[in-house]
Amino acid sequence: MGETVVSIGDVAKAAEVSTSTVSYVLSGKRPISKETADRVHRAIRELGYRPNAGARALAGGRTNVIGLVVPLRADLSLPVLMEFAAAVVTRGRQSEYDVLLLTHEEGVAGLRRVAASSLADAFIVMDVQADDPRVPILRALHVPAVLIGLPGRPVGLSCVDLDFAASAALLVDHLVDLGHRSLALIGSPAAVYDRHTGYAQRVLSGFGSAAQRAKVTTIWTPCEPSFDGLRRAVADVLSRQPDTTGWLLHNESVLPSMVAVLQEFGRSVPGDASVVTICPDDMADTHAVAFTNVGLPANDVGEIAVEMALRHLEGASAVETRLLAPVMTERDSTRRL
Amino acid sequence: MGETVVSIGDVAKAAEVSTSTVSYVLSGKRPISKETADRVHRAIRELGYRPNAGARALAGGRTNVIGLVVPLRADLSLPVLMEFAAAVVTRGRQSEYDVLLLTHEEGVAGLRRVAASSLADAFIVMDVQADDPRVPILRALHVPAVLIGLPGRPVGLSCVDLDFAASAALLVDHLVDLGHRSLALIGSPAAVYDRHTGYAQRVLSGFGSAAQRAKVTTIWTPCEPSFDGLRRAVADVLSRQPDTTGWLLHNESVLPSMVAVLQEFGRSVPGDASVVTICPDDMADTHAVAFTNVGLPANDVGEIAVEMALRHLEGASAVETRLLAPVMTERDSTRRL
DNA sequence: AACAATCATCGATGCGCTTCGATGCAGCGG
DNA sequence: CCGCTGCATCGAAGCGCATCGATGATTGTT
Repeated sequence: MGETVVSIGDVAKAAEVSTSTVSYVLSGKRPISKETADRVHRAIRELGYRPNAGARALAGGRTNVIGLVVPLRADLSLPVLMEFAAAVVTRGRQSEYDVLLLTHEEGVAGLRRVAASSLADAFIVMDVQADDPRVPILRALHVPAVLIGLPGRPVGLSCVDLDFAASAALLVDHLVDLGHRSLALIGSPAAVYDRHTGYAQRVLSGFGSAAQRAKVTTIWTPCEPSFDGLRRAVADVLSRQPDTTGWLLHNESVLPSMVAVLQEFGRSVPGDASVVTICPDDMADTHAVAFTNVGLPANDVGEIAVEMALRHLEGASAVETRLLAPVMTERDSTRRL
Repeated sequence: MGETVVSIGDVAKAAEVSTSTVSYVLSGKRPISKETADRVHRAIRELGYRPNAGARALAGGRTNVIGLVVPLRADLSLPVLMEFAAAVVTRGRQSEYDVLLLTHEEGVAGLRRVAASSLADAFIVMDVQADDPRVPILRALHVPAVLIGLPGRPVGLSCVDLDFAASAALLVDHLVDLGHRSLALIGSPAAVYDRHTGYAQRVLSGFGSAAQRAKVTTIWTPCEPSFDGLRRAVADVLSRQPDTTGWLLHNESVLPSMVAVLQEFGRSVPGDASVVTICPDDMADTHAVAFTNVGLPANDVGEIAVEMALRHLEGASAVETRLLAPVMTERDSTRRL
């Protein structure tokens, strides 16, 4: 069974029908009587037939493959990235799609290559920056594209992401509710801002405007992804705003070090300092002090991205932008002042 | 330029040759004079031609795609996984291969599906366990396969991995050299051992035999990937072997917590406790106390996996197993007793 | 100068599938 | 009982490419 490669012709022969009938049974694009359909299905099962992907793509004009473009040398948190990717693959498979893994590093050329050689029917692109050179290409290519994350301004492509501005605002409000009046934002590495990466900017502005509304004083600093980087960031904050008691940390990779570093500076959590963060829920949970956080719903975002892409593949031309509402979970890292 | 889809026929017309000539120029499988080759290349450039992947796969019998099977809900460290994947994609691209991302979860059926529909020419499979049901399938499928990690016993498939046994031994020797006589291994989550995952077992046996050779006392415990899990593991070790001074931690996800937890138990690092670990070098570096480690060369392993697969695709039938020699780097977490 | 041995190129075929137009057949109304 | 409609199915064409055998053009040989 299934030893040698079996083609649609073999199935047709076994079921005593023509190849087109087999094809129609499989695609359902024309009515086939129940009896013959059954015969065909039985033949398929007995022979272990699978349509050849290349032939199908050639004849049908679609590959059933989604190109997923991932920043591999990212400042993003790798675990988060993996969760996106996992969600995309899993959701894709549910709709008979496979996923081709592409890297940021191939850039515009990669997109061109994949599109021109019909390797994928759609793209999902992570970590798009303001004025990303790939955006115009994606628009020009006649291939649906969905962005995970928002570029600076709307660009005529569908996007999905956590609402980072609202998330930051929600966390600020929470700190304010707890009585904190002097807040600090410890952000992403400086390079992320230099590249005008959307989510970092949005956190910054959400933080700023919420704090302004609440009339509390704030300070902000980027933070390199190392223990020393965090130490410098905290030192910087405390030298410029010594009475800081509320900390919003938006930098997954130094999350594990935050409590220890504050300790070094004589601040215990949550006694002297309340810390909130934006990160996946499971990440917030696995530390000495569990962090009050807004969850980063990587799984949802990945699934939604696929669903948007599928909708485009089915002909929908309307561009959508979905910002997921933040969900905060109180844990052990925050306390009323 | 390149607006509408351009096929090999268009190139042929533009270069005033036959399609077969274009094909031969591209593949180099027959000699073509420099002049016509130049004409063809110019036409290709001017038209922006890219061979259609589906057609090429259909006619040529190879897809130029490698299937990469990744455990998405892994106990493995996600960052390490990403680094493997990145290396595979990058190295693959250097040889004109793309990468199809598949998940463990699809299991045997996924392999069957991809192979039978000719979606990939080869598989690279991560995190194979002893008696993994996919191994017999991989062997039966007429598709080259390379395993990242060693299954329990040799299985007639090419493998590549860090030599975990030697790594553990090297670290034990180092601790012993520093005068430690009472060692603990804090390992992976219990589930990993239950599944008989190769690398975990090999660390365990390398640890055990090196310690035995050195005649030092040892203790071992698994560890769940959370702060509390580590706390329990350390408590367990200290209750059963209170004089432990040398710690081998093989569990990336709790690495950031190790110093804090030992602190809780009144052990400072490296004053009262020396800690060594197996993890990527950059991970060892970004903590309060930089860890003495054996590097996990995910990048190398990924590249080698691709190269092995390529060799098989070129006809090499010899199965190889490559265990990469451990490289230790001393940092701040170890000290002479 | 005639012929064999390259060399460069062409045309035709087939890979496995989808899709379109065509065909046969049953059932229907008149 | 004839033509018509609608359903189930078939056959053929074509998707874009690789490859094989064949052909014409060169070169080398004696």
